Amino acid sequence: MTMTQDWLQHLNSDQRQAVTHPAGPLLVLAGAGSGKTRVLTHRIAFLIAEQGVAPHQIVAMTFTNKAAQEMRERVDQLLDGHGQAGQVTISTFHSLGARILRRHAPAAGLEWNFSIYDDADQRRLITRILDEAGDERARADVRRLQSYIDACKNRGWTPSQAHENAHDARAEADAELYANYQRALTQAGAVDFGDLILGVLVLFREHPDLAKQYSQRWQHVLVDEFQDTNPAQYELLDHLTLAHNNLTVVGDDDQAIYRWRGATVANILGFEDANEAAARVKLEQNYRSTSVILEAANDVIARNDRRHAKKLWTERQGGEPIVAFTGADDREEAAYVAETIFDMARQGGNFDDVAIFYRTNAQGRLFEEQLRQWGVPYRIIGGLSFYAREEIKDLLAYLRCALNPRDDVATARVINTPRRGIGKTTLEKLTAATSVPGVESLQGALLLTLEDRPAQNDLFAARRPRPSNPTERLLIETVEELSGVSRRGIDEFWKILEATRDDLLHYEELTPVLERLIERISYFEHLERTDSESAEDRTRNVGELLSAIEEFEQDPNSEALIASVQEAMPDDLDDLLTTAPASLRLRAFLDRSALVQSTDGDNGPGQAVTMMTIHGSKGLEFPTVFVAGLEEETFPSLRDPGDSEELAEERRLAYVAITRAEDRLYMTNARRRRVYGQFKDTEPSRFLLDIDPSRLIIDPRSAAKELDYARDRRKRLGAPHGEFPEPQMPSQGGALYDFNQAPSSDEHLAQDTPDWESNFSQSPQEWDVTHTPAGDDQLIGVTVSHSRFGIGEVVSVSGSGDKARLTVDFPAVGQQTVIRKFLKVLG
DNA sequence: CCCTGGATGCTTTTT
DNA sequence: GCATCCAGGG
Repeated sequence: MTMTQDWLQHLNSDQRQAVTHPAGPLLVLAGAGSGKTRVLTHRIAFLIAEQGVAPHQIVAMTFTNKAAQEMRERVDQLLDGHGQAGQVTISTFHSLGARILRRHAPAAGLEWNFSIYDDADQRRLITRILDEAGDERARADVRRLQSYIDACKNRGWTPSQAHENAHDARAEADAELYANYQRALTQAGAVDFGDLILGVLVLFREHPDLAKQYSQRWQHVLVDEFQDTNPAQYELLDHLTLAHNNLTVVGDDDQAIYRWRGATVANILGFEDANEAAARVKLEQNYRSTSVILEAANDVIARNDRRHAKKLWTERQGGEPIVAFTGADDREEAAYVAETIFDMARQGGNFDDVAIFYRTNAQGRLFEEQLRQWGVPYRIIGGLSFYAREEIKDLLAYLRCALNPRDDVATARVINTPRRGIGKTTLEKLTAATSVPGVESLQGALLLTLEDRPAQNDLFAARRPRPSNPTERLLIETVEELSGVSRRGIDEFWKILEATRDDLLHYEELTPVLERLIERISYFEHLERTDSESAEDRTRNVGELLSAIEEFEQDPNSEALIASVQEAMPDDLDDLLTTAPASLRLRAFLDRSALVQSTDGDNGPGQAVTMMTIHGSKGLEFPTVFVAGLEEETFPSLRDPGDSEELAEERRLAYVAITRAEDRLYMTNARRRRVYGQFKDTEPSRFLLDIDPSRLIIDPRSAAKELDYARDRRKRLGAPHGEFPEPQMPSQGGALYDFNQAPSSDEHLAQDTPDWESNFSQSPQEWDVTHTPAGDDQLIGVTVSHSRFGIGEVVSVSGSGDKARLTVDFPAVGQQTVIRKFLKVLG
């Protein structure tokens, strides 16, 4: 039996057709749950094993690192024993862009060593430019300008193209700012996210030979989630397929949810027009959900027009009805979800099987609170990224500006952190001096204050201030004449930079470099001084950063990344600092931390409920799904009610949410919700009302019974929509839950909370919730720390040894019951 | 220059 | 409700 036949057995005929498509453009319209990743991974394997394509001739692009990671693993499995999977390039659009740009930095007008600015950095830079220009629209407009610049880049427009496309005064002013911004970025030796794509486009436009080389190197290009590509990414694909047009795109127009980020469904809707020879395969069999869930999803999406016609079907006929619940307010909604999950777990359910989705990150907080009350373990995906935390950004900024002296945003961030007397005025003077030729950067300006220029400064060797007029001369003098506190502060800061650069030269590993930096700037003391309450948490985060670096250095995958950074380095580069091994590692690590959203998600052992925004849920599936906040204004969240495209996208978002569910789906809303701290009455989401009532049952504990919905629905739709079924009990049954008596965190948890993390997954039936044996009394009063709850004091103990259950009073979250082995005894 | 307390404005969604 | 910004006093 050949390999092909072996694989084909696992594929349906449509999937097989897509997998074995020989060459040329191919559009795979893959409905939710129809096995698109399967098709992509099998196709890669097919090309290698059956078509004789070398692994390094294949590139597959995704949008998220998670997707890339998963694809890599699955290709790896398929090619097991052939050891070739590692040579296939599987990457996000942005990571690939970063690699290509580094590789050809000089041709792209960049230094090899460029920094990648995230959106906070981007905002700071825009603010600075507006300030310098004395532009009064400043503050209020920063965000708008930021999205304007992004929008340009998403379209593939350079500043001059933006200018050509500006048709009124304001647009021209915006384009002007874009040009200034771009100049500032270049001067800072930096690129933003948009440049990771646009920069490559410009490179390819100006050097068609390069584009051709890449398209010859990669003979087959595969793209996941094609419906979410923007025009810039589309053009990139054009360049990459110049030599062959072997482009496989997989996507689902019904799941296009990134229009706001510049994606255009036109790419997928018009793919066949743009590629006349394109073959098309439709995947319509859903392997994920019950027919009830699938039909509900269809009820919602059917109201959109301009779709590729397709009809999803499943062999899983029937299934549990969707459970709807309305809370009196948002807190009650969250309490319902938490309790329902708690009950499921009692009946033997698995936390890993459950997910909660919401429209905005802010909604997550209430669920956190309630899950905690019920002792249900959870993890949050997305939200504030690990790398977005203050303390992490500070330390990374130090490393960034040590490595790239021109990185002004990073320099400005830490020049006075911890406080060393360099205040606003001094910073302004320094910044002003950067406009003088030969100074160029903040660090260049710092040098002006130093008596004798440090020998180490190859970095600046060629640079001397070259003021060409009295104004510029004045700017230089202003800095040279700085004295007292700020001068000492600058000295101190400079010494820190030098010492860090020295460490980068002399240590092989990154960890000691960072450790010594932390020590040198007394960072932990700084944390304690600025906010002693959060200091413990932040200190732990810094610890996590250190482990992340260590892990990164030990991960065999990073070797490839580090190697690619080295490979990207020009041969004639003889700068000691930038070629040192630790510098290479640092560059690679910084790239990764800029491009990877967070370390959340795969962390933490043990079972946990997953919470995230609906956007974050794309591509995932869970046996049980809660979709929360189904209210007008919240979901759909319509900023511009007149924009029908916006509503269509919200609808697709609802479609994505519903189709994540395999077996059980809960849809919840609240009658009133706190918005900006104020209660606001709400109406049920139109998406809820779009679902045929026969697929729903209303939980009897719901604050809104059947008729409320019926009335709302009729009012909204203007016509009766068939008879509504009698209210039914949910399949879980059970007594009404009195929401006025939510479990108090001490009593309830101390006695009834089973110890999920250690016992639950193995033998949930064996919990003994009434038996609480007396335990080690010595632990009472002891201070302990927990990875999530922070520091607390032990109140009571039951059981003994590692499995003992301790009730701990955490100032941050109140009393919680935790297993001994998850606690660290502090004293 | 640094800290504080009060005013302000804000929320989609993410690489 | 919360984070960020700003003015004013130390």
